[in-house]
Amino acid sequence: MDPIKQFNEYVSRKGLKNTNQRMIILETFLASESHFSTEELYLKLREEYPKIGYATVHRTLKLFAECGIAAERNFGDGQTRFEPVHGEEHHDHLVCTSCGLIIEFEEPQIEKLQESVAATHQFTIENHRLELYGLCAACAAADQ
Amino acid sequence: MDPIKQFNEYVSRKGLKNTNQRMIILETFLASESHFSTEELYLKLREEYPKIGYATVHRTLKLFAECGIAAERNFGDGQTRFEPVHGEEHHDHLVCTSCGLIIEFEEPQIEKLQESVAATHQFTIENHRLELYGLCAACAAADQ
DNA sequence: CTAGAAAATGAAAACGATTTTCAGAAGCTA
DNA sequence: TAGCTTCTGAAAATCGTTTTCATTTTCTAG
Ligand SMILES: [Zn+2]
Ligand SMILES: [Zn+2]
Ligand SMILES: [Zn+2]
Ligand SMILES: [Zn+2]
Repeated sequence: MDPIKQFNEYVSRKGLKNTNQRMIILETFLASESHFSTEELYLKLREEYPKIGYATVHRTLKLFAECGIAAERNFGDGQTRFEPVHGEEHHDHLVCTSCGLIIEFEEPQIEKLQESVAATHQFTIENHRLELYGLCAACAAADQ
Repeated sequence: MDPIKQFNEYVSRKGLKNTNQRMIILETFLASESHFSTEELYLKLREEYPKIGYATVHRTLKLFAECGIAAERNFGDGQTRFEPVHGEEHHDHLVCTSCGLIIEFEEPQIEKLQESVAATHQFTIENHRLELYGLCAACAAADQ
């Protein structure tokens, strides 16, 4: 479903209100491919909309996560990041520890093996995180 | 190698000093099977050694990680946890979101697939994290 | 259209885990 | 033992995140 529609439905279902700030933040958030931290999105927004406060950006990102159009991520640098969710797809991440590049990947065989590991321990998986940290091709080459 | 020996070698190599606190913390840390947070280890130590300060526990755990006898973990509850490292073995974790139970597992096939994913993207893996969150058998049963 | 209730905003303060500071204590070398 | 270095513990600082609160905005009902 269209994320904007999904957000609007969530807002009216919960008795929340439509505001300019939320629309601006949503558009900027969706327009990007990035895995934004609150800080980064706040700084980007500030270029064009200097009146929008940090707290509003933060609360709005949390709201996006709540209504399912954003996913929270944590790549171990002490910052929570958010990325737009498109449909039901799932992916995991390669994270370059040198330049910060993030590559997304899907590997159904790994997902299956996770289920079998869980089954072995009578464990019911609700969600998981898989991140591979290391050097991207460019950084590995520069390293030589 | 014996972790105590490994620690002592690291300490002398770096020109650090042997102290009672470090030995006490090391013994308590190694004696446990748990994935301790600084806070938890501090509280446990305080029962028997009320003079040891929080900062010392924290600095000492960081030192353990630095010299390779402890691994830092983060299971998304906002606390960094430490566990003893035994040899070269590697494992990943099942984490119960209800009771906090942590189960360790090794799945060589997943590890292999990770390498193949990385290769596909010309990516060199330095380390990775894989955590499966959900309900352990007991909590799933209690849920019914 | 209002008016009034409810929710949202932005600045600043509070929070919680982690890290640093600093003065005194302890360890090590000669 | 002297003297230099590191370590310790308490307290303060830091950093990302979250909350507070006075004010503004949205929205509904009259
Ligand atoms: Zn996955
Ligand atoms: Zn992603
Ligand atoms: Zn693994
Ligand atoms: Zn473990």
